[in-house]
Amino acid sequence: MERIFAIDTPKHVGETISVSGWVHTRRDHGGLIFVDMRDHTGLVQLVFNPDNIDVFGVAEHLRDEFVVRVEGEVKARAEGLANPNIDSGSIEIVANNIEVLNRSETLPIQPFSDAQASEDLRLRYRYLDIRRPKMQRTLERRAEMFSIIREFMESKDFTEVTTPILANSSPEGARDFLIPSRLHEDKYYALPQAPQQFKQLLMVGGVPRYYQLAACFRDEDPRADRLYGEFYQLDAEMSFVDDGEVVRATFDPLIKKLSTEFAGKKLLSEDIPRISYNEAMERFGTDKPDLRFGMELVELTEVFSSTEFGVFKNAECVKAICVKNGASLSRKQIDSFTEIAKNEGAGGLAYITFENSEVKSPIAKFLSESEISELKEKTGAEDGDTVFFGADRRSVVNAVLGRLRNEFATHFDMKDPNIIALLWVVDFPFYEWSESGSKLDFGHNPFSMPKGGIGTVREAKTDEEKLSIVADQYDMVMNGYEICSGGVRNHSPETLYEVFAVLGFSKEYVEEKFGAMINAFKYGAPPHAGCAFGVDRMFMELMGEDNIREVVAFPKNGSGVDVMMNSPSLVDEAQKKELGLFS
RNA sequence: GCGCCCGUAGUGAAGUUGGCCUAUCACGCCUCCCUGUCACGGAGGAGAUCGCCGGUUCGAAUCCGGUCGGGCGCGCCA
Repeated sequence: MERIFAIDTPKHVGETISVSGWVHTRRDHGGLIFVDMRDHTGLVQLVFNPDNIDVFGVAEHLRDEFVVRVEGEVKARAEGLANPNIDSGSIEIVANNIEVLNRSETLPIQPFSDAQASEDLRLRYRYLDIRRPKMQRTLERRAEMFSIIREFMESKDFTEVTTPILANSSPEGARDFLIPSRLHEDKYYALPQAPQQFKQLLMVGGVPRYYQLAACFRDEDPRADRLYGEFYQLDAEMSFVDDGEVVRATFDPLIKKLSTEFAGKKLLSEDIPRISYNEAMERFGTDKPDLRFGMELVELTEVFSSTEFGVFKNAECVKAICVKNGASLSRKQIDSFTEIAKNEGAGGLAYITFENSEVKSPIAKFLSESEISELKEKTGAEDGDTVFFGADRRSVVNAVLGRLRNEFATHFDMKDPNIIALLWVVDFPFYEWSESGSKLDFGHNPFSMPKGGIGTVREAKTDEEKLSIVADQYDMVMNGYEICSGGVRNHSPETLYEVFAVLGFSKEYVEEKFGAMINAFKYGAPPHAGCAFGVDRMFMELMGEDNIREVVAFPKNGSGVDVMMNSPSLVDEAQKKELGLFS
């Protein structure tokens, strides 16, 4: 009979049981050996006496991480000998038989040491790293989250449908992973960046509500919050929905439940706010604001419209953030924040500190007293605070101050890990200036519905008017991380042609690039809307981690390499030949 | 592709204003001793030419150039 030993089970005292696991530590007293045995549930102490000389002899040669099965009698530990640090600490198992199921070489890393090995080595020996209780728990928790998600989705009548992994290259979006076709010369499959087109085709197919915990593949450089290559989405779509609010309201309860019941955190607010893209950019300088702290951007363009200070006077936009207790920042620290500001496109970083009723600032001499008092009032700056300015084109000011707001919050420890702040950013611009700035382009993606319908697009004559069109498109943000993106889809072929035509694309172009979907839409496509949550990233934040690789069993490293499996790897010439590839 | 940071025994760190480094410490490993430990204890031992290549210098872990590897960020990316 196999037993696990997480829980102190004094009721088994006197029984002879069999336990299996790993040798966690061994304490050899010469004439008495203790072994802490470990499995996924915890530790139990085994005792080896020399009366059973054969078993004792085996125990003498046990080493860390040997895999053993031990049979023995459960005994209550004598008074004063209990170990309160382990769950089974009031008992021990006196071994009367042992079988070494496998040996272990000396470990290349010490998974159970306080000093954690470098991430590179942990990934190289991930199977050892996973033996750590924390990793064990993470994997269990992830499974638990998936289970909650499935239960929720099914309770809302969503049907799980799996969609192809061997799919098509998509013209928009990220770089694809391509797979050469053996049967069709010069042709390729692509791994899906998301099941986007398939789920829309399911809507056309009459599936009322679809969901999938879907693998998605993108060949883009990773980040701390972005895995290389592959990740999972909770992908969902609902037919006969023409208002994004229906989708958002559907998912609010799930995310709240995961934040509170599952992750044990507190919501910043029970009601999840909806903020327009424009408002988010103006107030927080980003489309994924962290609402756990304030420090909002304050508009000061008017205040400095006729100032002596040329930098402010001539700027299209002047804004500021008030950093509480900013007076405590050293010169060196301010320099490093200036560096960050410059990386975001700022020319420099002007600031003004209010301390001991004095105004300290390199730019104070350019500002009038009334300007200073007005900015103090508008920013709410008090004694001890520092106000940091951005003065440039509006987009640059927002980017710079948005980034600084985040950096200051980190510096001053304003991101409470026990709080989850959720919001929906809505009304993304349908069109925006292309990178070169010379022409219009789609804001997010071309498949969402312009709010107000196609009439809005037709009425927009000038660039200005076109830029003010918003898409019924929305992102959910959790503590500054974008965890979901969705939209009401454009399900009408005619309308799709028109929104592309605004940018100068012909009907033929649209047909060629998005043929399958357009074609399907010609045969009675219902209105539909949906969204997709990045579950790895969401899980990371719920677990309080700041590196997404910590919550995934086998992630690639920053160079897209699996250092354990050695992928990507070379393949046989014969394999390449069969695929028509020659090196 | 670009910027910043990092690379010292198996692991984690110290040393990095050039010499006292014949490279320090902890954990781990090996041998021996030990019958109540639980981070067991005790005695002893092995293990690193300081990522790699080149340069400066009487002398380089330390300075310079290059290169490789890793991390973070930008570009990119729902």
